Amino acid sequence: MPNTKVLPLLEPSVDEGVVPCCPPLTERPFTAEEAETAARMFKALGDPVRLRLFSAVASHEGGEACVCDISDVGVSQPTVSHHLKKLKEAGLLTSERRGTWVYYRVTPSVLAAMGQLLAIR
Amino acid sequence: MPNTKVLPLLEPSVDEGVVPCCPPLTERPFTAEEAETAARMFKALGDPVRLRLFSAVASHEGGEACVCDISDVGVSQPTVSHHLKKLKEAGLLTSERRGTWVYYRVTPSVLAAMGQLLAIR
DNA sequence: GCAAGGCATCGACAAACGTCGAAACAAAGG
DNA sequence: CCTTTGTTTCGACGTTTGTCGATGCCTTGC
Repeated sequence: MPNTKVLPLLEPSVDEGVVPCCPPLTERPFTAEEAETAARMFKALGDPVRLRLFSAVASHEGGEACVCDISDVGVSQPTVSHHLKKLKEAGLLTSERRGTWVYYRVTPSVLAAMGQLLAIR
Repeated sequence: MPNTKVLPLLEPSVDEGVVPCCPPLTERPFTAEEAETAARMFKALGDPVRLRLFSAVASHEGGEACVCDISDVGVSQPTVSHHLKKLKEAGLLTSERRGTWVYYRVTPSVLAAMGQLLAIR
């Protein structure tokens, strides 16, 4: 029986110390502030290149990817860098330099927050 | 024990005859086409006003709302209409005129599709 | 120290976007 | 009909966005 598994994103240990952000989209009309916050996240994923980059990081083994691993998305290298910065500013990714390379990973709470918007619980 | 409930959005009866769209964001890197499709959805929700409108429709009793019910989002009425059109074009909402009023509702498959992007299953 | 490679920043530009007021359209009621 | 009310379309505007090439900044390896 598929679909009986709970979102692995909402493990109790995961959603502590992080943005409660917003109620489910379908629970009640968002306030202006809630909308401002959540829209920032959606907006960051609202560009095809950024979505590919995010997906590439999120699906990469070890949970992290160096820029060189994911730069093959059809735009120039400065543009890749620009989009990664946007994703960082939106709180979706974090980055860390290790030697020559810079590694990006998905901010732990982010997938849980997205799940929360979708009426889970 | 909370969080043991499965996404009500993925009931077997719901996701039939509709866009399979994309795999979970975390499963593998999105292709250009998948990213194009999914980004359109995220982009539509990436504006605070649109997100409030969508949330207002999604949370409204009966699953639908007339424009007059949700127009109080701080922008002019033409702007509201413009955003509703964008949400329609993105496939997130549908509309139907009944007499004087126009009613909007969330496209049935949309929440399921969004759930699918979040690594469910 | 110096060259090379990985990545970020800068400056520029066209395209897309959000917003509004004015006007048009549609339905209902006198 | 003509008016009223709800909604969409149009035209215009300033702002934001995505993109690039050129340049600069780290780190490593000679």
